[in-house]
Amino acid sequence: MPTVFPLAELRRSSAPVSVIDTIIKGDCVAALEALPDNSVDMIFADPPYNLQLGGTLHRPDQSKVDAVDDAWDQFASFELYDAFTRAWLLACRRVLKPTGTIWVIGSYHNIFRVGATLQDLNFWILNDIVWRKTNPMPNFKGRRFQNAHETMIWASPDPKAKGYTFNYDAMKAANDDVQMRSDWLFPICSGGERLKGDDGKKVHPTQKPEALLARILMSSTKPGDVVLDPFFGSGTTGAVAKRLGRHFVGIEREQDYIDAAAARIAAVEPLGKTELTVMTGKKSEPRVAFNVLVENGMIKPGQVLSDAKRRHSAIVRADGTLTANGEAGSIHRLGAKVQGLDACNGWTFWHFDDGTSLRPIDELRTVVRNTMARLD
Amino acid sequence: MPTVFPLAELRRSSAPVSVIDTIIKGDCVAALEALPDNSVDMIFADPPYNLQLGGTLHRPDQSKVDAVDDAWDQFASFELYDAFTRAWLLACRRVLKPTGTIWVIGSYHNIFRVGATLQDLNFWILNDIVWRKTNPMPNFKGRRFQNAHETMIWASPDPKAKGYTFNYDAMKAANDDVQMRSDWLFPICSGGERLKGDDGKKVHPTQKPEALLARILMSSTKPGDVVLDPFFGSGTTGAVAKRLGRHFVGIEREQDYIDAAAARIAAVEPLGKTELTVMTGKKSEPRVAFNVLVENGMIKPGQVLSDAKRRHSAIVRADGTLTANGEAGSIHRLGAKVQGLDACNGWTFWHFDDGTSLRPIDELRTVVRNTMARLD
DNA sequence: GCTGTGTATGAATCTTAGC
DNA sequence: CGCTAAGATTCATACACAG
Repeated sequence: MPTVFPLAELRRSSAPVSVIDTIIKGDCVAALEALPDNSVDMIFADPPYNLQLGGTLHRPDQSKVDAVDDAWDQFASFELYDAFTRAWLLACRRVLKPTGTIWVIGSYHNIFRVGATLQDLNFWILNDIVWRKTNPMPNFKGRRFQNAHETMIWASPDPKAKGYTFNYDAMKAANDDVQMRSDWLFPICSGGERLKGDDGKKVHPTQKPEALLARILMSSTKPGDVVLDPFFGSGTTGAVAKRLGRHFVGIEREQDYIDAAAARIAAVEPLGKTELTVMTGKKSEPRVAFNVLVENGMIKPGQVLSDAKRRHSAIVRADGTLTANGEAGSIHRLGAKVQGLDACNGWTFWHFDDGTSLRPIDELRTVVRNTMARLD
Repeated sequence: MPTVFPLAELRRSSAPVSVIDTIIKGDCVAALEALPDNSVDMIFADPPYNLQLGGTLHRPDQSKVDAVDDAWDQFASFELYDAFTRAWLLACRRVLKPTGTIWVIGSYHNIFRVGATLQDLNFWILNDIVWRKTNPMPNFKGRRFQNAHETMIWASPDPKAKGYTFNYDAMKAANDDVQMRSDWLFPICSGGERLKGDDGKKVHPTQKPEALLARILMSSTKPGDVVLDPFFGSGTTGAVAKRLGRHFVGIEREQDYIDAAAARIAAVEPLGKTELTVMTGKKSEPRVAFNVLVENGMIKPGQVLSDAKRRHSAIVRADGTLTANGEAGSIHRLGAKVQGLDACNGWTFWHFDDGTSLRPIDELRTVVRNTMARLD
């Protein structure tokens, strides 16, 4: 079980107290200020996102969405949020080694402010990384695009900083021998990995998946490095660090989160040296929408598609839908409609004329898939 | 060939000069200030990225990478870049209709500053969209992740702004009948689409793919809308707008870009009305009161309605309301009440017995709508 | 044990017309 | 402007339970 340090005790201590592999209980900035200069190799920070939610949101079945409405996520203004961001980033920079790097995760609600503040404080952005979620929550009201990703910024503490850790070859090897890209695909944290209380409810509203942290740690730290998480929450950073043979320092205010994290980390079994392979993200058969063929010019708006025996035909519209006999819909919906069926696989039903013969549009999808094969 | 307006001439003009489907030559902010208030439906902006490149970058074979080192991309400091960003965003907001939206594209070099400035100016972010590149440039030095995406911010001019255009149903139908996500996959602009000069060199260093602009315009504008691009460059926005039956206004300083864009747009053939029609959902259909079904005799007073599984039932009254268990109300209110919910769509909840099976009353509404449509 | 069905849920800035 | 009422709206997973 990792030690928990009340911040007051850490301050009182005259001798240097090792905080390695412990959770410091207290305010993030105050705790950071109690740590020595240049003492950590990497920082992963998952700060409050400052979501500005209106009323309650219901799913189409009228069930209520359990929103993030915790007090710690509320800020009265952007100015206050920016001041908070400046304060913890400055405190982070002091404890970070010159060869270290910092990761910050956020959404469009806060990440632009975080990124601008990082630049204002003379951090040097190395990459912005997109976490694409395989299973994001839908947009229930249909008024926006489905918010299907979060953004991480990876930065070094100074534009002139040299010698930061980036395990390029490990990343490349883990990615079918091509360079690891800036867009990563992972499921959200759910199922058995998601910490639940005795009441069966989630312990923390924004627990991050271990696979995400594993890729971060494998890419930008070495075994034995010290990883600091100033917003420790349910302790994902600590659990993954321990499993991967890294040390951690967590900072957290709420006792409930600390208790859950400490128990969680205690149960982690570190991997042996030979097992320290990089976790790979989710691979899946690329799903190609018909619209991709239109957008790429393989099928043109106005073009006529027909079934294999030319009994039915339809016209392609610019939005990637088809129209025929005054009806319209996706390739599947309209294929079903013209046949009077409930369902239809539009990919095999609809054909295009290549000048010589009718060919199923599925052939074009295969072409697209082959060019996208590595991209999930 | 689209008309080109020297800004000086536009200002001299005492009569209102229509700038629709023209390229205004001049400084971005000055040109915007010459346009009327609330006059454009959508803005797409591809501002300078403020890339801070060090020396010359070489590929592993020692060939030189043709970097973006144009004078227009250079800013002495973040402060200057922010001031520039504020100026053009403020000018954009004035010409944008309250129901309009703005798209801005950038990379990690500038997008955080743009996003924070948008928020500071009280724009309301609707989504951040990730353009995942199928064929990004590799990271030649192997010191970072491959920078494989750019970020777009989609925002409305005010948090309270309502009525912006989002063609949700068209996006969903185009995407195999599931919601369009915030991560989009497109190739970079290359091959025949890439404008080349007589010397065979690319005309513009950051020409965007037409497919990207097509999805943007299809998602957030209607045919006939006016789309403004304050950094017109090689005119991708104008070319796609013309093809998709939208109007454009371009602003550009450099004569070489204007010449290339004007010729390019002149060659574009607009699509016809059929191809430009997009999928719409129930939201856009005329409202039909339930009472109309009763008045038309499709539903009779005293008739029993029930839900799909016959768990709840209600009796139709002559005034078009329902009653059950001593309670009464509209089809929606009573549907909610019998289920103990806050809200309910009575059209899909309540069913009538056609002698064979239970059918939703929504089917009768469709019949009424089709009848109404024939009377237009 | 296996398969199919029904239900629950996740960092969410999530309606609009009409009076 | 504020209020009320109409009525539109979900994808991927995990899990419990039935057959």
